[in-house]
Amino acid sequence: MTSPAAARRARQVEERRERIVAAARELAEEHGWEAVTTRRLADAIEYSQPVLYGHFPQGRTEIVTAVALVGFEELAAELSPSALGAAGTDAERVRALVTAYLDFAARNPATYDAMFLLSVVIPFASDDTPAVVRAGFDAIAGTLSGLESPPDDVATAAEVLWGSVHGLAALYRAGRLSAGNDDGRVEALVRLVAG
Amino acid sequence: MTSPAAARRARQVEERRERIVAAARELAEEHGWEAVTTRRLADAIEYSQPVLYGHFPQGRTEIVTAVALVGFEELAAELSPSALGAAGTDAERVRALVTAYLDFAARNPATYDAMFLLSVVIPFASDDTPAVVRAGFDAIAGTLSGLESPPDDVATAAEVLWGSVHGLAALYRAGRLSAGNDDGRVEALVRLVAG
DNA sequence: ATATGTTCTCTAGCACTGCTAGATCTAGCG
DNA sequence: CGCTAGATCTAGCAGTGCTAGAGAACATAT
Repeated sequence: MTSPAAARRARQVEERRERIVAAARELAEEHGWEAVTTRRLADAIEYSQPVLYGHFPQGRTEIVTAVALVGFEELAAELSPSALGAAGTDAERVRALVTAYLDFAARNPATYDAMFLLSVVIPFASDDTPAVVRAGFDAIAGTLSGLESPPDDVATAAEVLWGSVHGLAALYRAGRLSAGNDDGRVEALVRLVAG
Repeated sequence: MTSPAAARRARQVEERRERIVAAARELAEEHGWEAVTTRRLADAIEYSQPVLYGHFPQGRTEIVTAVALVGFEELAAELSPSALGAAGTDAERVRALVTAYLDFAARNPATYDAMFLLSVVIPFASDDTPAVVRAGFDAIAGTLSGLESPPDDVATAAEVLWGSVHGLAALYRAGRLSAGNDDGRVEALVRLVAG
């Protein structure tokens, strides 16, 4: 049933889908999400607007969600034990985790917004939570459970820690933290968790 | 120079300004910020759209900012020592602060969004930070400095605690925390700060 | 190689958005 | 009462997300 022509075609469709997502992300990181319009996206991939809806029937919000999912994939990778290096004292491990998280948010501000501000569509903490999203949470929980003196309730502690770093990232992004004290805040948070 | 007619007029203008802000807030809490359009606001106050721009030359974003400022005023009031009751153990005081904060966010989701997500216009942690905004931060810092065993660096600790509660509020709002464990998270956070 | 029918793609347009220029009306002053 | 200054409205612009229907291109079967 899958003729060679159909296979090639499917490959082209998939490639075009990724070009849409990449264009959306680039446009967002460059000029903010309000600059990501269907017309500009169509221009970027050199097709007309309706083509976008062939790939993303739910339209713009679905494209934002796709960018968010890519972001979760990258974040989970950067928080994985292999990326962080699982050695050192408890404080060092927590510091590595927190720093990696905040770095990601600072390096990909628009993508981070898509992940946490814009796409409320993605189900969390439920059975059909995408695997990549769960992986990010698992990385945090994994770091906590691997500590020499782990918290009693790892799941709850992981949610609180996630909230804390997300809060710092969000306030930082909004310019609502005093400048030049980034390390001080990280250190204070690390000491709270692994102090 | 200020004739009685002009004084009455000024009062009417101020009253209409407040009606705009109230309508925006109500509309946002009821149907979300995307439902807050200049046409609907004009309808609500029974004037035409251009009237809005007489009050808020910068347009819609300035109206959102006005709602945010009202929100900061209310939040500061609810976090003040007189509202919290400054007695009890360290854990009790921190718990009261955290709970009051999260309650406010849960009760006024759209207003909270205006304060932290939408209006990046408000300058923070700078000399021209509005007094009401600073008051919220001061309430957090005040609670921390009033503890029996206060943190070394109150300002930094207050920023971290603000980030933590904001993060929990944001993740909760986005439906990204496991359901039914609100108290557990609060307790875990309280123990981190005053444990 | 050609006709066929499906599948894809584009043009054009709708209803909506924030915002503004210019006409119109109203209200206060002399 | 007449006039002027100010407030207010009507109408419209450029842009948004999204979609129906016309048109082109393509793989398939003869």
